[in-house]
Amino acid sequence: MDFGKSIRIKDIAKLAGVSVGTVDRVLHNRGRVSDSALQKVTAVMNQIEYKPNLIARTLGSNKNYRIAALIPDPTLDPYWAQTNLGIIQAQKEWSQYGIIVETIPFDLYNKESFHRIAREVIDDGPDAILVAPIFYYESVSAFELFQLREIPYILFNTNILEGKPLGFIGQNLTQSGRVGAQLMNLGQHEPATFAILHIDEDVHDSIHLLEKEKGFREYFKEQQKSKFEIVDLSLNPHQITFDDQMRSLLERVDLKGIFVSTSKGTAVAASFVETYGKSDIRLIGYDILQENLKYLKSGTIDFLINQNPKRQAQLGISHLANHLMFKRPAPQMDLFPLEIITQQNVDSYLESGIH
Amino acid sequence: MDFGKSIRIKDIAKLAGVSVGTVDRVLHNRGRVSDSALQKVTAVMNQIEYKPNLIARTLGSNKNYRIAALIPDPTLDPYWAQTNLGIIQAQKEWSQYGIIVETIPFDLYNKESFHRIAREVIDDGPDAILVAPIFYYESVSAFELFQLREIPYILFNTNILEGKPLGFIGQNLTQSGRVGAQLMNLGQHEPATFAILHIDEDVHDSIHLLEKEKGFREYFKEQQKSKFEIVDLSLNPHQITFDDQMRSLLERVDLKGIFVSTSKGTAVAASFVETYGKSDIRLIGYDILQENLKYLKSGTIDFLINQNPKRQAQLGISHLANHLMFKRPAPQMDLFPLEIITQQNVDSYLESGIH
DNA sequence: TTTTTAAATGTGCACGCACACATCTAATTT
DNA sequence: AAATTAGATGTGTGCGTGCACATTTAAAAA
Repeated sequence: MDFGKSIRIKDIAKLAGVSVGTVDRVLHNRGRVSDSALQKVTAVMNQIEYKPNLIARTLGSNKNYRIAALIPDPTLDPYWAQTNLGIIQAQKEWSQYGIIVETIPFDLYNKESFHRIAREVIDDGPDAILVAPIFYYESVSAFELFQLREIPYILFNTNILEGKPLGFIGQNLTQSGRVGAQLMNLGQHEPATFAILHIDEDVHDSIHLLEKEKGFREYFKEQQKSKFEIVDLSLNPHQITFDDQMRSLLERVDLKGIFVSTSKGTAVAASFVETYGKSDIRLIGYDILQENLKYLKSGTIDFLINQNPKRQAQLGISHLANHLMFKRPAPQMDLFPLEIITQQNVDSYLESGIH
Repeated sequence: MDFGKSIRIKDIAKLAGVSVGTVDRVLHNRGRVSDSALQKVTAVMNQIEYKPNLIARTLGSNKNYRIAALIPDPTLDPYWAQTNLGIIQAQKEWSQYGIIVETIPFDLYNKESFHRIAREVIDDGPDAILVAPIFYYESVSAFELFQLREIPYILFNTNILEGKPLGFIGQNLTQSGRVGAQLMNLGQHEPATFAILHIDEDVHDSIHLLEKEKGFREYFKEQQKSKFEIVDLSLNPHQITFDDQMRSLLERVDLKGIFVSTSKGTAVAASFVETYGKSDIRLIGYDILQENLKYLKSGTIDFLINQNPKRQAQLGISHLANHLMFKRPAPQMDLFPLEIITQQNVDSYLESGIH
């Protein structure tokens, strides 16, 4: 351990027998350095471990950076409202260092809207972008433009392998489905049916949801004695038939569990389960939203898997800010833990803001 | 939102019509300021929101601070080894800002050792202390000395209400027991016996473990139809009778679940359960230790409640460093979420280092 | 009134880095 | 040999803060 003062540029200069200017040029390789000087400096650099003082570095260059956050309209969806909270919090944290974050909302159910908004963002020319790429093709085309303009960007929530983002922040969705399955399986001794519910206005596009289903099914397939039947339903709550479909599902006597793949859908399913008094059905869904909280406390929802949208967004902004200010590389993949929330531990999550 | 440059001390000085020196004195209230000047400055301060530039602040004061971490010997216990990892990581993070962290280990099973080591630490005179106060009385007396020497300190892992620490970092242990109970209860339809196991060389002192037990019992008491019997055993694995006691416990046909209150004990219990082929017994314990991991993956352990010793320690050091360097107040109580770990989500926790 | 004294206020510097600019060196041209 | 030039190297300044020190002010003592 090397305690004491850390090495400064000045120290390197002295050791190498050159001026700080020369060391600076070598460090940032801006040329204009003779071979002999370059050798002397690199020789010193190899011997000692120079760690630039990031604090001092930032002080001087008092630049203002603008980050655009491209997310579904937070006023129309509680999940994305959480996301937006994270962005606002990050914005507060970084504002004093000249980082300006602006949320640019698009319509969650309208590809065209995403396409249009993405162009606007690009024309606005921010220094970096945080984007939730809900729509596959529209996102890929947007990425191309980002790269053309050399605007660094980070993906979160949904991963898309095309393009060259700085990184991705989110969860392993297949594994997420497996966690749901395991929780469903626990202590179920009799043959039963489990339902996978996709409740969404526009399901067909959501690779998102299908990955969760895949994991869920995988888990049960791996169990030797698979005494369970698994059915899946994609329902649109705005269709007239929705209520009937839900009712007929809940009337099945063999139904012992429901796994809902969206956070919003979880509350919807819970309300039906409660209405029909089917409290013995194990209900597993997503996220600590206000609506879900109610049903979790009443015992209707047994487990929530927390996707932590707030922290995802907050971390996304942080990574970008670090990239812009300190040239610190963002982690290429930041997979969040698959947090299991129950009636008994939910408060501990709500109280501890940061974690 | 106020974009653009943030306000500097210089700006306040100009607005108040005084010099930066006067503003500085007001901000840090070191006196030597006339009433009129003080009023002018505070008037400005109330109107605008001044956020000192922490970056610049750190640059100037290039002090070296020493933090002592007073914890059980990490080489003798995997749980405390995790703690130590957190300390080492924090030490790395902060080293370049002149924070030096030193781990001072004491013997987990020897009060006298704690007493002695605590005196040594005090005589050494660190700038702050992070302490895991395992032993009640010895800790209280140590706190008095800390306060006498005006050394700020933070508690973690175990809370002790005496003394005036900057804060406490840990978990709500009663609630932790309740989480264990809920997980035990889930899907158990037939009458059964659940055992609470305290496996430790030196149980009698551990308020720690008893709180968990309290929460566990509480939960079942609240359930209306309590068809379960709950027994508790305090066992010392170094006693000759230990094996027999474990065997006779596991031979009970009505035993359907075991809740182990220590991280080390969890692995011990798991080995017995596996040896006697009682894989249908639900086993719930603590912490993602290497040993436990094995049994979690094999399915012997059903749930682990994660106390996150690594992050607790890391955060403790961070709080102290922030206190020393930036005069940022540490949160008085930082309660960690009660993370539920299963076979299916454990990897997601291991992979995401930070969270 | 002049001198002393303490309180009040202002000024200047260091912190480590980045960047602009000034100076120096040596090779090339006139 | 003198002048030009481009490449190499060194110097200086600002960033915002905290703190030491210098200076001013006004009240008290001579």
